[in-house]
Amino acid sequence: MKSLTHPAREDLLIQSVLDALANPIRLRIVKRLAGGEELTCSTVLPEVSASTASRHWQVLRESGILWARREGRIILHTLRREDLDFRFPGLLDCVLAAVEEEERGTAA
Amino acid sequence: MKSLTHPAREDLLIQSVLDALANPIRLRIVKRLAGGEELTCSTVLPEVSASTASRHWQVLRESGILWARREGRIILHTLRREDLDFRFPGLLDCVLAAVEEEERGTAA
DNA sequence: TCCATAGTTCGCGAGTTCGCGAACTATGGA
DNA sequence: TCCATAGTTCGCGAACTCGCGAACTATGGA
Repeated sequence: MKSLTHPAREDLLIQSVLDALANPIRLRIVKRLAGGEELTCSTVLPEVSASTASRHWQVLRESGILWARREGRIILHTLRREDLDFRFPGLLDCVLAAVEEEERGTAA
Repeated sequence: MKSLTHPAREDLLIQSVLDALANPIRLRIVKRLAGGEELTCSTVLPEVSASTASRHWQVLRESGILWARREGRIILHTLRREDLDFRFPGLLDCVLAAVEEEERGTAA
């Protein structure tokens, strides 16, 4: 079990971030984080096994989208909003806005 | 050989657009289009076969990122900048800015 | 020390993506 | 009509993604 490694702010790559966001489950995770929630690994919306969830958290963490910190026996995840805004100004906001608008549209 | 179908502006989906952008070849195509170039199918930077290129153009077209119009025996592609900006304000600009910044960094 | 909870890792199968070449279609010009 | 150019489609294999369950590690508490 490796320790939780994160890329430095200056090492974030647009390609990796886009890869990470180009998945519905991960996009929903990001949306929830953006809402201010601190999520654990087992909190994923579309019900998915622990191993699958773990992989998604890993992709998000390694692309630099979120911070993961151990707190006792759980891992808490938070958005790296400052770093994302610094490297890719506007990206997060406009992706989130699009997701929310589409959800409003689908909601009926 | 089907005719060139494009999604309507209101049918653009953030997920499809992110999927389309989450590929290095397609991202480079978008970057060139953003530079104002009108590209044909055979103009792709990292040398790739015609069939592979055709597939990439198709993904970009079907996600709504570009317009394809037949002009004699070639197909000219242009960015759907207005539609993208309308549906996902800021997305294109910040992705392009990130790509260019990374290229400047790597160029050295 | 032993147990329960929280995550990770491994191995696997199903499905997808990405590349190719070969064969095809479409268009314009000789 | 015939040819050349520009793209598309098909079939394929290699590689990757995404899901799972089983087995593992890490941590905190009884």
